[in-house]
Amino acid sequence: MPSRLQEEIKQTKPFARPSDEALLSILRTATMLEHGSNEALRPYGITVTQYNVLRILRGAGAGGLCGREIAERLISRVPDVSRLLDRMEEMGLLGKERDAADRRHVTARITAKGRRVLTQATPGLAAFGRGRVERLSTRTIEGLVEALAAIREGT
Amino acid sequence: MPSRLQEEIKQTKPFARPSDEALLSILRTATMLEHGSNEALRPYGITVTQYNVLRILRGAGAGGLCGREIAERLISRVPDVSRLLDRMEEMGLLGKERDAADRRHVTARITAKGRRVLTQATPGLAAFGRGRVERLSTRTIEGLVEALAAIREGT
DNA sequence: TGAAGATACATGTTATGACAGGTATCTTTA
DNA sequence: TAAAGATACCTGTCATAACATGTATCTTCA
Repeated sequence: MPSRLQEEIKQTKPFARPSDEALLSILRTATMLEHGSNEALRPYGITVTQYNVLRILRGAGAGGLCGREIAERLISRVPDVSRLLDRMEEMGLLGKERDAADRRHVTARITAKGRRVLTQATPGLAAFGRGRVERLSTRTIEGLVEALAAIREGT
Repeated sequence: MPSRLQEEIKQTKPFARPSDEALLSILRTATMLEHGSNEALRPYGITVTQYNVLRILRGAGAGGLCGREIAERLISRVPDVSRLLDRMEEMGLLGKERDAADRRHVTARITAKGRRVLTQATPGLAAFGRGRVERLSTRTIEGLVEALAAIREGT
């Protein structure tokens, strides 16, 4: 019997191993979730990437974070974060400031508006995620989150 | 205790519900896997998206598929698939042909070169995926794949 | 049958991400 | 302390993706 993923992408050749299917499953599921998440966030004028930046900066508190640190957490390249932060600064979601102690660093901090947008957008995104995920049992969700964390920790 | 994902993105505010964490976990894991997959595929001159197109077209067989069908399976927009197929045709990975019966359709079919590249690239991608996933038990992987399929099927 | 709508694709424009190279600042060390 | 290297960021360029619009073809039905 072909797997569900095989049916979805209409292919006949089976996966050589379960781990092969797992890889494509994650990528495919993420594509769907990212599309949906971006739609869910559109009313708030931010993308999933920007939402993540806001969460990260809120978590960082008053100290803020420099571009390299944000890039690490986003799994993005520094050059792209540079311009991403530019755009978000223009939107008023964060402030940038050149660090006095080490003038190479540019510290970004979430603004009041950034917090507000984050607070407003979170329920919308959560509703989307729950609509997708919540039919699964708590036990299954926990297993999923654990498995994904283990995959990310590899290396 | 903060969850692993919270630690990774260095944020203090906990997730309101497990499903919220699940959503961000999938997105974050996929970002990592996509980066790695693209690197694994670089020696073969294709991206993950192109790899998926090749798999889809091989699965479709001699009949090929039209752009809209490919877009559906890729979860992409038709305009982008249009140009994606253009590029892949230039690379010799597939052929395009206007359908005689319905001249609106452009049917894409994988070429011998496309099959060859797919065959060559698959072990490289699989090796990357296995390195990440294979430490998990078969049981866990199955649960993961099942949970993701359930999420995708929602709606 | 022919006009209106639907379908499938192409094109133009803009935003975003990947990558290479450059500049300013800091750290290390001879 | 001055030169060499490392670090953090910026800019330019190109590929890719998103979005709106245009065009050709087909389908429907009055």
